[in-house]
Amino acid sequence: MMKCTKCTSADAVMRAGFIRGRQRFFCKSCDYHFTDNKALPAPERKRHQTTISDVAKVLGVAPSTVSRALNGHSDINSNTRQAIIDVARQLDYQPNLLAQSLKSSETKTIGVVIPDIERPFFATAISGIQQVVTEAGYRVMICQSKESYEVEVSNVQALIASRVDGLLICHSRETQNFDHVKPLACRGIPVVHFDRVSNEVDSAKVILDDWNGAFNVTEHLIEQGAQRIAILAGPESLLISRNRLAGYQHALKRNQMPLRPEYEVHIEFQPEEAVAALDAWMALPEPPDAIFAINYTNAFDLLVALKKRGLRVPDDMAVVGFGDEFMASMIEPGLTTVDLHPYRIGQQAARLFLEQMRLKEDFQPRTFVISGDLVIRQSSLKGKGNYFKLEI
Amino acid sequence: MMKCTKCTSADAVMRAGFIRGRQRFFCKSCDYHFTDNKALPAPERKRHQTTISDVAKVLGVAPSTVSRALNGHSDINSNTRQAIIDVARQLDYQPNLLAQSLKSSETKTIGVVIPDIERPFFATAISGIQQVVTEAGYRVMICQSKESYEVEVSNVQALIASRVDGLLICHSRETQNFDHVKPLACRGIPVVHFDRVSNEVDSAKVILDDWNGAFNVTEHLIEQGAQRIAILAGPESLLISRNRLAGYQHALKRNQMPLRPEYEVHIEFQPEEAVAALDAWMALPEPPDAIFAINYTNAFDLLVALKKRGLRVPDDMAVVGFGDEFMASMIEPGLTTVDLHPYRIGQQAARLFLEQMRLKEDFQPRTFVISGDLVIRQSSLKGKGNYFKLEI
DNA sequence: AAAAATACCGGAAACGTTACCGGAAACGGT
DNA sequence: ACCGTTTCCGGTAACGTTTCCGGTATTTTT
Repeated sequence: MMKCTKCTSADAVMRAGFIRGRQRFFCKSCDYHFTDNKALPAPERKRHQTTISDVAKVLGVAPSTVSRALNGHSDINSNTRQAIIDVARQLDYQPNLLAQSLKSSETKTIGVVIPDIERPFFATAISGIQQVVTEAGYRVMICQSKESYEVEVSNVQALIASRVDGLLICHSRETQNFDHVKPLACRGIPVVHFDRVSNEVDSAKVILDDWNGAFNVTEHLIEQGAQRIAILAGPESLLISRNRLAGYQHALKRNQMPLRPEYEVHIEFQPEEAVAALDAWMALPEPPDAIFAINYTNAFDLLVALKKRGLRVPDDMAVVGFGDEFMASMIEPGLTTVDLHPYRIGQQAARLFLEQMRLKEDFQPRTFVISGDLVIRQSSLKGKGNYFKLEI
Repeated sequence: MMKCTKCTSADAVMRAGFIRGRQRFFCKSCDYHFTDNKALPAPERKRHQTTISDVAKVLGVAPSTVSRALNGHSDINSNTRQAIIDVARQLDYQPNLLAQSLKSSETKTIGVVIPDIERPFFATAISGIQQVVTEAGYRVMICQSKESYEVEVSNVQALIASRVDGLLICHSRETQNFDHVKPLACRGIPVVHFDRVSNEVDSAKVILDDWNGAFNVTEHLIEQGAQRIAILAGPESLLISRNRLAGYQHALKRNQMPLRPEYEVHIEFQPEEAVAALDAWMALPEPPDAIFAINYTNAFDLLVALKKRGLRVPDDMAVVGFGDEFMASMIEPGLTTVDLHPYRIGQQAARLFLEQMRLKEDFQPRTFVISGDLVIRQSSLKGKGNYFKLEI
């Protein structure tokens, strides 16, 4: 029969059912349950990363002493400290950030949510963010919403669950409801909005000066002699779209030019829509002689479509875009745009996060405005004979 | 005088120095040290996130029971489970991933190291990675080496310190030494190389078929009637550079065309270098009539430079690139390239990681080859009168 | 020489979670 | 009734770290 693990006698032992697949016993004399520990599968030596106690054991000191030594605490003898540091290096000790984070409830990680990393604007913004926060010792976790509200919400939740120290977010095009970011602010987790912001949330923001950029680029077209300027605007739900439209309108008004509703077209940024808009404009009794596309890809779409139709850019039709991607300078003719400085936007957003971490409750949420710079290329220089000439 | 915290009498109490700014006392009768705890600064109610014990307390059960209920363990009554789930939802309980990770030593996070996120190839590859791993419940931590070996090493170390479950890496251009990734493999942390790989490390790899791509694109030029094909190669240290050169050479040989050393130029991908190479070629007694640029940006540089010099593309000089970025289709003339499918590369790398997680030691490192697809556009279609005509 | 101050170290608790295992009650079969 | 079985829950230890605080030895002051 089975021997009791305590009294080692087998007299009072009886079976007591099965538990988790193993036979269970009960010793009446000891009043003690135990299980058949015969085939304990394996000690399963899992790979061990050097810990603070390993270092402590080598030197015969307490783990807390090692911790003090490594963190430059004062309550430690300099000889002891040096010895500990030496052993730690020798054993290739690497502090376990998880344990540290659990203790300090700081992960030294920030979350970034953007619509799409493949868009140069966001890729560059992320570079700016990373440059600033890595200097401050933060790591970056990046999520893409792919312009979906649902994905954005789950992204934010995943980041919260990962206990990020802060959140930098540019909302998806769909996002109208901002309840998913409010809990963050309540819990004291810094939130910084950039590019596409929400006024519903009381957070720090970095926006680009859409109004001014649109105003400037429109005035530039007017200076170039454009008489009838159309605008290829984005979805009316998007704040940036409304702002750019307003800047455009103001430039027209300031120059005593009429606002023509037929020249204002809202699209979802799809190439086919841009082409359709162009066709509609060209069918007008008075077609425009310049187009302001608030999205740079649509500007390219227009250039291609215009060439196909045999129209000369910029003499028959000037085109300007918004957002100075690398491409704008490479195409032919070069596209006049507004450089939005995405890198600076990212940097500034990151700096606002760091500032908020430093000041905590004393931080006053504020909005940073990054102004774009007009970059003039051939696509808007009317009447200068630039078309297909290549004096860049 | 001060009263002893234990015997509450003040008779045998004497001062015993200062410790951490506070007066310290010693009770002789109790043989006990204690400090002046008068002005304990504040209870400092730190923001509390609902924990498993909070839920347990509400229902009067043990934390372990809550854990079992929430993790769908079997040893739990279905009524209890439901009650716990309800309370957890009510209290907005979110498991602390840090604690879970510390316990399980799995972070459900992978690290990705790339040279530069602003390069469309890598941005797209990251999208592919993310698509696959998020489905499997992994988060992604992204680092940029900016083509610096030192930065790459510190990136890898930071990711190890964050205890990522795996590492997907594309080495920097500088990287010749791979000791920083070897410890990972030893520790059983899955490593997957992609694009730029190292044969020194025994890891899974995803590479693109540079040789074949270069071969195909060169044969295409030959088919178009090109007689003297030059190649703008990259640094000789880069494996991809050598492979593409080899593919190019093989295509020439197979077509009984001579290999001319003066047609092979290695550059560091800088625009000025590309222009200089072009000038050198044009100064030759027999200038080339086609150029294969193994880097797509250099292909654009060449197009611009060629136009400035009044040379017609493709009739005077055909140009092909490598890597089918969005831009290649937008410029004029469209650039013939090889689509490298960066999204697929990312996906495949991620899948290899997941497979390695699943199989553990049984996983056999293997190399996946993604073949590129030739995308023919105007820049290589010699003698078809395509130049500046726009039937796309 | 006694009292006070300093310097330095160890032990224990805590962060939030889960795995293991034992206890107790309820249930079932002879 | 008795033994065996099943069900379900609680306690404890552990993951690796840091922080608090008490203890001891040493040095300085009165």
